[in-house]
This record gives sequence, structure tokens and C-alpha cells, in this order.
Amino acid sequence: MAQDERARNTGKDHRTRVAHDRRERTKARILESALVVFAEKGPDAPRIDDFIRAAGIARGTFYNYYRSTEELLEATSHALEDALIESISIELKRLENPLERLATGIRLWLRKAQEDAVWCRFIVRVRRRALGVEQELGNDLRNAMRAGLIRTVDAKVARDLVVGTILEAMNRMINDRVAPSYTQHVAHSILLGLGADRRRAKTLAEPTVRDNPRSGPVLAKPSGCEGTSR
Amino acid sequence: MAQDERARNTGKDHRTRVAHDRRERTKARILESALVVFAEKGPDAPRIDDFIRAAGIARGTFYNYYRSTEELLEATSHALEDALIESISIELKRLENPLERLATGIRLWLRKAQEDAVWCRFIVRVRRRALGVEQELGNDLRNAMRAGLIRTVDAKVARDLVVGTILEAMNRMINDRVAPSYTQHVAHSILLGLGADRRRAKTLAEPTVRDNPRSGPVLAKPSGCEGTSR
Amino acid sequence: MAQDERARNTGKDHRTRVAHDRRERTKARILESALVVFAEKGPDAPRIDDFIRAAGIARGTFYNYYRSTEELLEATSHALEDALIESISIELKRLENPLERLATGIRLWLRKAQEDAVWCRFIVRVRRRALGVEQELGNDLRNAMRAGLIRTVDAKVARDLVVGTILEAMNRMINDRVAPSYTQHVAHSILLGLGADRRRAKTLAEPTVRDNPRSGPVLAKPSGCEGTSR
Amino acid sequence: MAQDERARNTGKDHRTRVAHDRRERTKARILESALVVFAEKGPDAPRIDDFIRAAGIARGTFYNYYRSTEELLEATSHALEDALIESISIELKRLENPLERLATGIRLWLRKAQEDAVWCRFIVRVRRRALGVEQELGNDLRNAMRAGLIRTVDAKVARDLVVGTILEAMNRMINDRVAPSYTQHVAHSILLGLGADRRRAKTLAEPTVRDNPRSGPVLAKPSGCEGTSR
DNA sequence: GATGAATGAGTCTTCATTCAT
DNA sequence: CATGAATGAAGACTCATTCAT
Repeated sequence: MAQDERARNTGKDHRTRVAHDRRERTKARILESALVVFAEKGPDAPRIDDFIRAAGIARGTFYNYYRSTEELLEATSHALEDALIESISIELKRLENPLERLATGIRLWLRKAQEDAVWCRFIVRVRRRALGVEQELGNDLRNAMRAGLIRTVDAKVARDLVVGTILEAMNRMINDRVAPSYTQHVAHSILLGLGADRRRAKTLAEPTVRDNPRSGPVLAKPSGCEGTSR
Repeated sequence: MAQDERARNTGKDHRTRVAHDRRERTKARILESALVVFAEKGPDAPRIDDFIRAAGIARGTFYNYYRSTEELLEATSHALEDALIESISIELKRLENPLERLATGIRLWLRKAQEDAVWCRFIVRVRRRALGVEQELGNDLRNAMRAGLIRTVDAKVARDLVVGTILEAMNRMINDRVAPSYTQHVAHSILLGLGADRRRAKTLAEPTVRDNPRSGPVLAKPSGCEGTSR
Repeated sequence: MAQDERARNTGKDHRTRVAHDRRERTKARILESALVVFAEKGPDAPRIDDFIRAAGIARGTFYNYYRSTEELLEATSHALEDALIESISIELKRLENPLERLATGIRLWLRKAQEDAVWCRFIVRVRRRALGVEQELGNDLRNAMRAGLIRTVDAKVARDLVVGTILEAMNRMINDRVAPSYTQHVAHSILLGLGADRRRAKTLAEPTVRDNPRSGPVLAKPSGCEGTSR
Repeated sequence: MAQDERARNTGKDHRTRVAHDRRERTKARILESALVVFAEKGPDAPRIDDFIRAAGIARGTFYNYYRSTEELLEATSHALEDALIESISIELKRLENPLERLATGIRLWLRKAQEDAVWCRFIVRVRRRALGVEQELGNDLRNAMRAGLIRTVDAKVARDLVVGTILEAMNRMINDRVAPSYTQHVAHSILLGLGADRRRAKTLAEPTVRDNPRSGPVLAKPSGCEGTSR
């Protein structure tokens, strides 16, 4: 939708483009605010009022963009996954070994959780399964199993171990303050649970220079978020 | 209420007792129904109407027992934990070895989840931490660590691995149909993740004759629930 | 009603009389409690619960005696007026001079208000006009006017001055603590307002030995209240 | 909300002002209707429904302005006192002699009561003490006492005589039809009761040309009520 | 009669949604 | 398109009254 609209707007008069830009900016503002609100209150508790207050818009304006909180939640989740894919998946592109990919993914994810409290809360409280992430994880697990890098026999079990432990770890990070080594140990335990080689598990759980430090807040400010608004 | 009156009031005790019994029965009925409702709809979505319809009582009757859904949720959680302790903890009393206790606890819990869908849904959807269970788990983990039976170095990590994986497994059991071996593999992976000895993990994850088959619905019917009604 | 019932019960078996006595006692207990409740909360705010709690009876018992709070209020007001007539009117019987009767009535009434806070609150908050009292007051005023003892030309004005001032004085006594001379000054001002002779007003407003000190709580305890329950 | 946006938002001021005006109008409408409702039913009996029906608004609209009938009552009382001060106090500003002020105040008040039944009922039924009025009255009474214009020795007694009698008079005017001379006699009696000089009392109780005839309904229509809407 | 659990009509209150400006 | 007042349906809660024991 973004693309064809942009095309249609090419060459239109200035007023139209300005209006369009404003529209995009307002929409982005709502989305960013919604992320915070959902992170704070979960998927069901927030009222329209929470969103309009957070976004600083009028009551009626909300309905110009989303027809319900449900729809807004959907949009926020999508935007978040998109942002995530940019942030983590891109990093994994460089890796081929499925176990390395798994370990790195887990490490990056946990680090992200530690660094971005809003993101972390949102994921934990909203608990929408992100299909893209699930798919990549599934692939890596299956590949690792086939390659004999992990001994789990049931991919579902493997997936539940990874996802469950990570979510519980994120839940803890929301509420407690954890030791600096906490995420490393979590990653280690997961790899062990998957049946990875003991030595390998240990090494792969350790943070690397490769762990890219370039991690900002989930949804960048309007200027840079054309790609995430949907 | 004066003394002479009390003496004159033949049958007062009887009336009082009958009334008291009725109260208990109604309260139990509400609790049982609430369990189902919460299991279906989660902790926040249910309306008072859902409870009164499920329990077959009048609107006002609800408020004779609980002042809000929140309070009912609290009561239901408590009752559930009490029931649980009877069901699982008693079984563990016989065991001394902390690793055996852990393994058995996990196995029994997962079996319970498989057999009692309502219980399973309630736990997963409501996500109240049961303090008693957490404590026992914590003790077993620490003891197993001290005894060198598991290699995890951080009890929090261990706990999150166990709880997270189990919850995710329960979540799956709610939605998918799983292979008969599923729970066994889950238990196995958890034990591995804790760093238990490979052979030991395998053996302990296997179902035993010891796994007590005496598992009914969570909250037994009134006649037999003196110990669980609170 | 009291009379014919008593007649009917003469000679009946003991059980019946005992039952009848109990009935009377319960009814009296409700009435006394109701007085306090109405005095505290006014005529509309009290709930059935307030009455049964105050009387220490069961919910259903209330309806064996009164069918609504309105009916109870009516009964309480009547009982109160009866008690009042006993307490004040009897005293006035001895007096013939209408101005003396007026002055004494006002003095006694104000003293009663000072001594019996519950009665005072009830009168002020419930504001039912007691017909008997109104009639006596009206008579005395008209007689005093005819006899030239007061100069008011309009009996209604006179009545409103007396009643209004007394009620406002009672209202004050409920909330403030007043000087010992307060009621005397109130009486004095009322008499002046009625246009009584200045000297006379002064003298009549002063407390006398005649001001009977025999003033207990409004409704005596059950033993002595056969005359008041209606 | 950002600066550039505000600049771009032509017509925003206009929209805001229109909305603000509408709010004020609705609020005033509720207040006026509430006055009538409270006057009819007293402070406690009215249901939200009574107000919304009287004001011709929707259920939810009520809560956009007041959160309870209690709050509305408060607001109505305030508005009423404000209106009153405009109506009577202003008139008294011209007078210096405290006894004249008292007499005129009483006369004007009673006339107001006679002319504006709604106002009269509200005052009588709601019985909120208006602090401003009480203060002015108290001052005048004390000044008159000091100046030897009235002989009362206790300001509280004086106040209770004035207020009590007036309220009772108003109460009568609500229910009965009174003779045209009624209010004059009431004023006269009050002044006598305060111990004013007989001749003076008589003269001051008589209606004057000065008694301003400019008395409309309590709360004027929106157009003219900037000063009274709160 | 006394008891108190159960009832449901009557109210209160919130909040998503509409719509005139 | 933005605004925010108005709306009313959905849900929460109270409390007078009934009735089986």
C-alpha cells in the first residue's frame, strides 16, 4: 500500500504530498505510542483513551487510522516484527551453520530484551506469535537436528524449550534485576537442553564481538520508519 | 440472642448448620464454574454474567460470595494450588533425591496437564505464580545443584528453564494434539538443559508405574473437597 | 390493637402468651434500634440492613413486623410522639395560662433536646410533623393571642417563628456545643418575637424548679414501654 | 500539538472555541435542570435518570460533566449562591445601618421565596448552608448588637432565630398559600425576636419601593449568566 | 415466628463509536 | 483530516424482598 500510494502521489500538487506526509507521521505517532501502552498494560486492558492520550491526538482522530484497539494491536505487532527482522534476522543472514544461527539468535534476542524494556514488555505481555520468527526458528532447529548438531528428536519439543525459556527469562528481566551473566547462562542452558555438544554449547553461549551493538529503540523515530509503518 | 432466647430456640443450631452447608455448597459451585470460565477466557475477559451463567445462580448471589472477578480469580487460584499440592506434592513426599523429585514433579505436572484440559488452560491463561509450588521447585533445584546432580550455576536460570518450557509445552497441549511421547521428551530436554547426567536424564524422563494414576478433575465435587475449599 | 389482643389472650394457654410477649419484645427492639438508625442517617438513607444489624435480628424477621422502611419510620415517629406527649404534655396539663404553657413547652422541649441527643437528631433529621404537638401549640398560640398575652396577629407566623427557631436551635445543638444559657436565650427570643411583654418574656424564659427533671431516654426499655408500641 | 502543526492548523482556534461554547451551554443546561430536580425531590432521592431526562441529554453525557449526583448538588448550590449574591447582596451594598440591612435582607429573601418557587424549594429541601450568606448575616447581627440596635445577647441565638424562622416560613410558602401580609409579619416577628425597637421593627418590616422588583428565575439563561456558571 | 441464602429489578458507570463543526 | 462533545449499549453493583428450612 505504501508503494502504490507513493507512486500515485508523485507529481501531485504540494498540498497533497504535505497532507500525505502528515498522515504518515500521525499514523507513526499512534503506533509508537501504542507500543508503549500495550507494553505497559497488556493487550486487553488499554482503552482508546490510553492511546489518544499517549499519542496526543483527539478522540476522533484515532478512528481515522484504526478501527479498533484490536486492529491497532495487530498493526503494532506487525511493525514490531518488521523492525525485529531488520534488527536480528539481518544479522543472522551472515551465518550458515544452523547451531550458530540458533545460538546467535538467542543471544541477540536476549540482549535486545535487556536493552529495550518496552520491546521486552510488549513481547511478554502481548504474546502474539510472530510467524516470521517462528519460521526461521523452526528451520534452524530442523536443520540443526538433521545435521546432528543437536540431539532433540522432536522439533516441537525443541521449539517449546527455546521459546518457553526465553519468554520466561524475559519475564524475569521485566520484574527483577538480573546478574550480567544471566542471559549467557540462559542461552547456555537452552543449548544444553537441545542436546548440543557440551563444549560447543558453552562457547556459543558466550557473547561475541559479532554481537552487533547497533540496537536502538524498537521503532525508530518517524524520520526513519517508512519501512515499518504498515 | 439473649441467653433465655437461645435456650428457647430449639432447632436454631440445625437451621444455622443447614444454612452454613448451603453456603459452602454454593461457594464451591461458583468456584468450580469459575475455574472453567477462567480457563476458557483468561483472567480479564470474563464478565460477571459468565460466572453466574456457568454456576446457574442469580446475579446478586455472586456478590454474596465475591465482590469482584478479581477476588474470585484469587480464590480460584488458591483453591487450585491447594488441590494441586494434594495431587502432586503428596506424591513427591516419598522421594528424597532432589533430581528424582524434580523429574517426577515435571512428569506428573505434564501428565496432569494432558489429562485435565481445564486445569491446563487455567494455568496457562491465568499465569498466576503459585507460591507454594515455586518454593518447592526452588528448593529442589538448589538441592540438586548442591548435590552436583545438575550443573546449572544460576538457580534463577534453572527455574526459568523449567517453568518456561513447561508453560510453553502446556500451551502447545492446549492448541495442538501432541504425540504420546511429547511430554517425555519435554521432561528429557528440561533435565538436559539443567545439566543432568545424560543417561540419568533419559531414565528419569521415562514414565514410571510410580506415576500415580489417581488423577481426577482439579476441584473434586463438594462431597470430597473439605480440604480444598477455602 | 394492643387492647383487644390482650383481651383475646386472657386465659389462653401459656405458650400463646409467651409467644405474644416475645413478639412484643422483638417489635420494641426493632423500634428502639430504628430510632437510633434514623437519628444517625435520616429518613431515606437507612437500608434494611442497618435496622437488622442494629436490632440484632435476621433479615427475614424484619418483614414479620414492618413491610418497608417507610412503615417503620411511620411507627417510630408515632411511638416518639406518644413518648413525647407523656413526657411534656403531661407536664403542661397543670398549667392554664397559655403563655406560661407556651414558655414551659418551649423550655421543656429544648431541655429534652439537650439531654437526649438521639431524640434531638431524630426530630431534626426526620422532620415529620407531629400532629398532636402541632395542635397543642396551635391552641396555646391562639389562646395567648386572644388573651392579649402575645401581640402576633397571624397564628401561622407565630407558629413558624416558634417551630423554626426551635428546629434551628436543635440543629445547632446537634453539631456545636452550646453555652449553658443558650436554650434560655432561645426561649427568650421566641417569646419576644411573639410579642410577649418584655418583662414577662424574660421571667418565663428562665428555668424553673417546676421543670421536671424526670427525663430518661425517649423510648424506655421494653419492660416499661407497652404504652408506646403501636 | 507541535509548534509547526499548530501554525498549520487554520481554524483550530475556531473549532476549539465552538467546542468550548457547547460545553458551557450543556453544563449550564444540566445545572438549570438539576436545580428543578433537586427542588422537587430533595438532595438524595434524585437518580441520574432524573437529571438526564430533565436536561434532555444522554446518559453518558451527564458523566462528562459531573461524576455523581453529590457533585452536581455541590455545583448547583454554588451556582445558586452566586446567583443569590448577585440578586440580594448587591441590593444591600447601598445600606450601612446594620438593622436596615438585616430587615431588608430578610424582606428581599422572603420576597424572592415567594416569587421563585423553585429557588424556595431548593433551599428548603436541600438545606445546604451557604457560607457567604451566613457570613454577611453574622456580620450584620454582630454589628447591630454592638450598635445597640438589637438586644439579643448571643449572636448564635440571633442567627438561629432568623434562619430558623425564615426556613420555616419558606417551608410554609411551599405547601400553603399564604396571605399577602404573611412575609411582612414574619419579618416583623423576627425583628421583634431580635429585640429591635418596637416601632422600628414595624417600619422596617414594611415593604418599600426600594425593594427591587428586578427578580427573575434563579439561574438566568446562558446568555446572561457568565457570572453565575461555575 | 426466626433464619439467612437466593433472587433480580433498579441503578450506576464506563467506554467504544459517531458526527457536527 | 482533526477535533472533542454527545451518545447509548454493555456491564457492574446494590438492596428490597421472597421463601425453604
